[in-house]
Amino acid sequence: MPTTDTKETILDAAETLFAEQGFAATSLRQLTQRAEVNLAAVNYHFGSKDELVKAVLLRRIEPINAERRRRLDALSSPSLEDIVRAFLEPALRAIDQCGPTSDGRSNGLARIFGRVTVEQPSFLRAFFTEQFGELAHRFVTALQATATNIDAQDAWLRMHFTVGAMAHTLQSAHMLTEISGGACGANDAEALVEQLVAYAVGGFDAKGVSQ
Amino acid sequence: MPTTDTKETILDAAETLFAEQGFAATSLRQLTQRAEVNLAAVNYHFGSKDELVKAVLLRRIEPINAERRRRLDALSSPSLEDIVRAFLEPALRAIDQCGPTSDGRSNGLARIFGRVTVEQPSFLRAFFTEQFGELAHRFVTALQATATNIDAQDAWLRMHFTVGAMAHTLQSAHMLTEISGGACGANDAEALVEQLVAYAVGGFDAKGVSQ
DNA sequence: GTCTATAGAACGATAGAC
DNA sequence: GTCTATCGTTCTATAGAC
Repeated sequence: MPTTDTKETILDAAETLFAEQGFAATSLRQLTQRAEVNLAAVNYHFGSKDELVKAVLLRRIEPINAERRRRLDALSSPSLEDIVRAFLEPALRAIDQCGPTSDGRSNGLARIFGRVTVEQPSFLRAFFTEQFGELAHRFVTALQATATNIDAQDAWLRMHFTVGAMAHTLQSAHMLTEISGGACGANDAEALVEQLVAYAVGGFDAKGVSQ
Repeated sequence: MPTTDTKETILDAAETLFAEQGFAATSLRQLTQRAEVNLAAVNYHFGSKDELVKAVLLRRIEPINAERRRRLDALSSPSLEDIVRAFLEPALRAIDQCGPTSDGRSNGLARIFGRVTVEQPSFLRAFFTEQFGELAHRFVTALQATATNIDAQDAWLRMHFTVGAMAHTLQSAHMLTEISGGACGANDAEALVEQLVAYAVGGFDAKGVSQ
């Protein structure tokens, strides 16, 4: 087997560029040039740009969601914080395993997750429901069982808020540094986990609004 | 003066399409066709596509940020919730004044704010700092003075989390409906304000992590 | 499985008539 | 201020040699 796999090389370059520029703004020409492979290789290995996008996302999402399931299953009589951690930590921890992007901002895995959450081409809609639907239901059910002061409507909304906080942090950590005038960075993944968990637990713990 | 201003017509169409598809994925051809104006009109009135993007954003951001400033100034010895409301309500209220997009999802103003927060073409970076920098500093200072259990680092991060929760809610409310299997929509703007405020206040109120 | 070459369409932008 | 026409570029995707 070759030491550098063309398919993997393409996925790496695509991940970096999608994170930096978004899916629509990244062309296959730019991508294959960065990966130092031939332009036609993308269509040969993935069929189309759309399928490449899915492959890039799937490579990261699958192990993270598997870990989320594993951790949720391992909890018996969990606290609110246990559940929030089971959801957030697998995603935030995975970031440590990837290097920074070429533009010197936060790393590729981090920012592509932000992209995933917001830039939703229509061809990815079914993909998202497939990848996150069942898992989201399980987390919302667990949260609702634990935080007895909120109902299903509250639990879903707060889950949504939490995903937004996570995604924005992953995607736009550099903006925080820039706008705060350097007063606040978000580079230490371990500290970021604790900050986000504290915030989300506080949010989930607030008195329900719907009921 | 004409009853339908070309410039305004272009801004309206651009706002809708940018919200639905993102900036990069929306072409001037599609945009001018939707607006029923000539292709050349965009370059005549705005100079370039990049400048059009800025104009679309500025039209909405300016009054909202002005209202945020006004409300923050009006507060004396504010509570945490007062400050959070002063930040969130102007944005969420403005949504009620715009109609839905053509794809039947949440409305254009709502979703373009989500776009703004995540899809950050490099030419918009200075624009963001200019539009939000001073205001963000003022809010963070106010928050830190009120929530005495958090330091500057905590305050900045939690402000960032809150922006993410807000943006994701505005941008992807339809995803919530889809993934929850209809168990939760996010259509009532007034209820959404209360939900988001409750969550954010809970988040800000959590014990600080940095210190 | 990797390449060159190119088809075929869409892009942003502009020149110049009216 | 609005139009047509078009320039020059870039795009995704594919056909076909090796």
